Amino acid sequence: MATDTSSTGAPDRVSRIRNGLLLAILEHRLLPGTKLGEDEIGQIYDASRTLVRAALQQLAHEGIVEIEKNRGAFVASPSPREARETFEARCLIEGAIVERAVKARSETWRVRLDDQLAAEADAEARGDHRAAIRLSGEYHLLVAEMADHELYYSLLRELVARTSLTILLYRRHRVHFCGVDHHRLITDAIVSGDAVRAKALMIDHLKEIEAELDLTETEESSASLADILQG
Amino acid sequence: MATDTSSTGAPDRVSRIRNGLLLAILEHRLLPGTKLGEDEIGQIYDASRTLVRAALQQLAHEGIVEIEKNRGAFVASPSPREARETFEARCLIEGAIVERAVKARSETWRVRLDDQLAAEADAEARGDHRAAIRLSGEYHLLVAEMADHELYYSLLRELVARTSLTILLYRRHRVHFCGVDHHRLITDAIVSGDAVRAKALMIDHLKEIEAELDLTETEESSASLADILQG
DNA sequence: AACGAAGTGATCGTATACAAAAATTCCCTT
DNA sequence: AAGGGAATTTTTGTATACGATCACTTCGTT
Repeated sequence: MATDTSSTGAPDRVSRIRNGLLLAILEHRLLPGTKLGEDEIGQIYDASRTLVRAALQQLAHEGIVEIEKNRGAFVASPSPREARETFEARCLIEGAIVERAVKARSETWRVRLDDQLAAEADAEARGDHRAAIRLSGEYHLLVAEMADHELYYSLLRELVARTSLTILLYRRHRVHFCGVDHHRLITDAIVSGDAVRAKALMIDHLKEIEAELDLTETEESSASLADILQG
Repeated sequence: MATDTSSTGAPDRVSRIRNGLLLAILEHRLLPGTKLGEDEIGQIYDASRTLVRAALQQLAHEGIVEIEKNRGAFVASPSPREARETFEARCLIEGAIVERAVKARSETWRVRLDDQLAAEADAEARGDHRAAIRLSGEYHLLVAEMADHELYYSLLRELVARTSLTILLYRRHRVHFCGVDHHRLITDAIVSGDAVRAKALMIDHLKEIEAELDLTETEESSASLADILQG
């Protein structure tokens, strides 16, 4: 069955819209704060607003899109606090995931991990930042797939997407290589069956990414106007 | 804040429908597998199918409702596998939550926890099972609120709801008291600042609930027909 | 009488229409 | 010329209409 409608993904039209938007956001072609007008998207995908709204509401539930009443949908801009919470949750969940992944290791998985690493290295070598960003996230999802835990997998998928937005908003230096090197080390630990090392490397990897960000509060919320005017 | 619409929830009409359905499911007035017809719900809440669909899709994303294409929405029936995954995720997340809750302990929180326990004990004493079920879940959410981690809170809210369905489907004995006693022990550990004990008690509490269930596979999925006919 | 097929009714998927709110433009006033 | 306000335009919120799919009933055939 080429047109896979099995597990979760359906080839229905709202999923097509959702996936199209998600990919654009994950590849940083749509930046945080971008307005996502219903009519505009509807014209692009040749669909009515009904379907577009369904797709946007899904993405909103995943935290990738923010919907403001009577104002419309925008690509989400995670606050520093949300960013920290996302990283904390990723450490927790990916720690558990990697332990399960180690137990599931096999030759088949080793090959899939190697292929993934090769694709990542290739994208970085070619300087294709957009592909590199996406593939970096996909590595984490591949490990989650190994863990054979659908709930963890779907949770991580949301967290990875939010991480992508977070990095774009708060990174200190211009480019950020999520590090194929790190991924390779983690892979080695997994395939060699060293669970505690794999877990430690994974968490360090995540904490390092977070450390490269500037997550100081900016007090963008209310009352700032008064402060500014009186300052 | 009795009718809590603060953080994310808006007092809009789709939220009213969603919350109404959710409450009915959490109190086991709507049982797993129940058909949730769009027109039927629309008449009850005096709303058009547009709004009902939005509410149902939200609940579907939370795993409380299952939507089958061209067949409609039903109260979810978590599989044994989904049930196990839910409990594993709860152990992981509530372990982290309770550690954070211990750090946040204060006189104010002690009072809120006490009130919650009193309400639970009262419901059990009155034999009001429906309220008891709901309040038992609310205790866990109160601890999550202490943890001051919006992401963990929203994740746990979904997990608690699915747990409610799971218990209904798979419990061995007729009634299941989620145990005010357990909750009281956990509360004591939290307010006394004993993080490791609180965490251990919380995880034991969850594992004990899971142990009271019969989560053996029933092979309800595909290919069973062939097996039955050939058997 | 049992099985199967066509027809009928109910329910869902999607588009569109209309109302309400927000954003923008334009004009008037100072 | 700058600021404010009303009219206009755009966009979202919600209801409804219509076609498609599924479930059920009924009728005919073996």
